[in-house]
Formats: sequence, structure tokens, C-alpha cells
Amino acid sequence: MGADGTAGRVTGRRARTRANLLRAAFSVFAAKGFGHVSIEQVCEAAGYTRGAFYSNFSGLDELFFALYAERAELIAEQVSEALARGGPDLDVPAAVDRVAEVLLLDRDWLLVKTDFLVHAARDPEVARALLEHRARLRRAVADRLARARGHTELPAVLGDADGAAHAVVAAYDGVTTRLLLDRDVAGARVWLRQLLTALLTDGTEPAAHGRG
Amino acid sequence: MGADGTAGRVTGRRARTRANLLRAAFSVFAAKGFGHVSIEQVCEAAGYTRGAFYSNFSGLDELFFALYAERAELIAEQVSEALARGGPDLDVPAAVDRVAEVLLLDRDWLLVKTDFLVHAARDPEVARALLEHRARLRRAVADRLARARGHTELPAVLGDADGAAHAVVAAYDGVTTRLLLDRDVAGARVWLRQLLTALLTDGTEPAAHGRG
DNA sequence: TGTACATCAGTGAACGCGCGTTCACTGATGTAC
DNA sequence: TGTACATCAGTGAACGCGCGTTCACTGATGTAC
Repeated sequence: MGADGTAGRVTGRRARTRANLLRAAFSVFAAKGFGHVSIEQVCEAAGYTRGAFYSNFSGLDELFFALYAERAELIAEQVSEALARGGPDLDVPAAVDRVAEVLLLDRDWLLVKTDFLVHAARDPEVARALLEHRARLRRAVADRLARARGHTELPAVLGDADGAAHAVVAAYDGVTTRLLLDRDVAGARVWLRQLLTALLTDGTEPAAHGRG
Repeated sequence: MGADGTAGRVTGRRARTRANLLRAAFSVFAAKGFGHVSIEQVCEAAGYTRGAFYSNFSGLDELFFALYAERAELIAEQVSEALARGGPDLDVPAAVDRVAEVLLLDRDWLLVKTDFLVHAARDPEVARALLEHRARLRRAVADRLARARGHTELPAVLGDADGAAHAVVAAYDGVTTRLLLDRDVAGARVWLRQLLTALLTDGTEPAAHGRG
């Protein structure tokens, strides 16, 4: 159903229900962790019966996947936008600040994202989706760095702009882990800035900010 | 019980059962993820009944914690040892290779460790244990770096040896995430080496290894 | 070293709950006129 | 714009399973002599 024009008559209500379930699920996942959440709990949080759930999703896995995809899309757009701003000359510290702002905005998202990582680590199908999302972010970073070549010389150890973009993602992942444990969002931003500065410059200039 | 000499008569059998349960649980956790494992499954894998489980642990959480603590202790020792080898002069590439060997040996451990991270992220009590383990690793690295000062000048952005040790842990965490997704252990070691080189040196020398 | 005994570790059955999954039904929603 | 109708979204009850948790019991294990 849905390929021809006849299908999907009552689209409004269905879309709303789906969105409500996704929104409620996000909160519940963030609070308890994917592994400790039942369909019943999601339905209760959203104010629907379990029948409504099954009318929209085949199971928790599918909902979780949809949840991740939706949010990851949003983040990717925000990062691209943050990188696009600021003119053709790359101001590394300013760009880093903007990206750090987007990526380390919401601890709940980091929690859900890490749950998804753990899920993906055991399911190659899911892993592929996550890797694609990461590749997309990486490409946005690499493009930006490549465009700015000459202005800021990258350290040679990491290779080209692509290697540097890999390093940026690794730094993000590293800071994510730390933030999940110490819950210090502001400190994490400072720390991410320092790490990226250390990675993207030749590391000889002194630190501009304090350590987190 | 246990504080005076009279308690714990039949120690052998009990210790063996506990160890068997822990070993079996490790495999099951690695395969399915903490959130998707039941007490029953652990018992079946270990060849005991659920009664035996309750005779040794109060629940899955306690077992998981014991599991993590035991293994983390082992890793900490191995890392300390890897850092101690090689004489008073720090040969950064060689030390990095040895540490990378220990830390990225076993994907199963990374899986379980990440499950534990996700668990700790939602329980401050658990987080404290994990943070302590990380602090211990970090201290080992910082001590080693501090002892080697003068031989290898650290980049100024990261501050002192302590800041550099933080960066080492962040790199490890970042590489862990990637390894969980692409399952390329050998590539992860190469990549960790590159990242650490970029972080611990001033980044001007060319890359010695290919990118992972 | 061997034996009798006390104690403790692990058994296995039982209970009940939470929840995944299904499905006949109802009333909400969009459409045709 | 209003109304009658067809269809679909969500309801809510029912079923059954997996499993957490408990506990009386048994036989394995260490100890005292």
C-alpha cells in the first residue's frame, strides 16, 4: 500500500501518533536506556495503548532505529550549517566552538546515541546506518578543512583533510564518553576545543582556554 | 559473616561456581549486550540453576559490576606493566604500541566495557567506579610522561603531563567507538598510534604508518 | 589416613508478574456528492 | 458548507510465555576426632 494515490487516506492522525510515540520513546530511552525499556513503558509515556504501537512499528528495534535516524539527520544538518557559516576563510577556534555547541548540546542525545552504538556494535545492519551517519559528518568536516587549506596548515601525522576529519570524530567520541560520566557539559566543550586545537594545529601555540 | 575466622567453611566450591558464573556471563554479555540478557541465560550458559545464581549474587547488576571490576583490574595491571617496560627513557612509539596492544586486544571486552559505560551514565554510583578505573589508567600514563619529560616535549595546548594523559584516554575512547563499528582491530591499533602521535608530539614530523 | 557429622552450596519446583503479541471492535477521519 | 459513508487508526481485553524470585530439600564439602 502507499505506492498508488489511493493509499494513506487518514494521514494526519497517524503521523501525529507516530511522532508522539517517537518523542515519548526518546525520553524513556534517555532515562532508562534502550535495554531497560518495554513497549508498554513507551506507550504509557506517550498515552497510547500497545495496539497503537503495533499499528505504527513492528517492534522496539524499528522504533529505536527511526528515532536515531530522525535525530541524526537533524544533527548532521546543524553541523553542516555551523561549518558553512563564517566565510571562506576558516577560523578554526570559531568553527570549533560552533560545532562543539551543536554536538555537545544535549546529554540525553548522547545517551541515546551511545545506546544506539552499543546496539550497532552487535548488528552489522544497524552499524552500517551509524557508519553512514558518521561518514556524512566527517565529509562535512573534511570539505571544510580542505577548502581552508593554506590558511591553517594541518599536522602531517594525520595525513590529508580526510585524516584530520577522522581525528575530529575521534575527539568527539572521546569527549562524549567523558561527558557521559562526569555530566559536565560546559567542561566537555572546553575540553573538545582543546583536543581539536591540539589535533588541527601543529600544537606549538599555548592553550587559550583552561583545561576542563 | 566472614569477619571472624569461623565463616566460609566450604570456600572452594563456592569460589569455583562464582568464577564459572562470571566467565559465562562475560560471554553472554558480549554476545547479546547487558540489556538483553536474563539471569536464566547466564545460568544456562554456566550450567547452573537460577538458585545457584541467587546464592552468589543479589541480581544481574551486582554480577555485572563484579565482572567489570575484575576485568578492569586486570587491564590496569597490564597497562602499568606495558608502560613500565622499556627503561627510564620514554620511547613514545614503542610505548604506544605496547599500550595499544593491551587496550585493543579483545573486542568482547570493549563491548562489555561500553555496556558498562552506558550503565554508568545513568547511575552515579556506578559512574564513580568507572571514573576511578579511568583515573587509575590516566595516572599511570601521566606518571610515565612526567618521568620522560625533556626527552619528548609535549605540545603546549594540552598543558602538563596530566592534560596529555587525559588526551590519551580520549583518543582511546574515540578509537574504541570506531572499532566497535568497523570491527577492524588491526586498523584500530594503527589509528590509535597515529592519534597518540599527533597528540603527544608537536605534530610536525611526517606520518610513519599508513592511515587505518 | 579414615569415618561421622555439621553445615553450606546448589537443586528444582512453584508462584506470579510483566509484558509481547494478537485481534475483533469502535469511533475518528477524510471523501464524495 | 453540510451530510452520509467507507475506511482506517487506535482501543482494550485476552492469551501465554519467559523469567525473576523464593524456598524446602539434598547431597557435596570441609572438619574434628
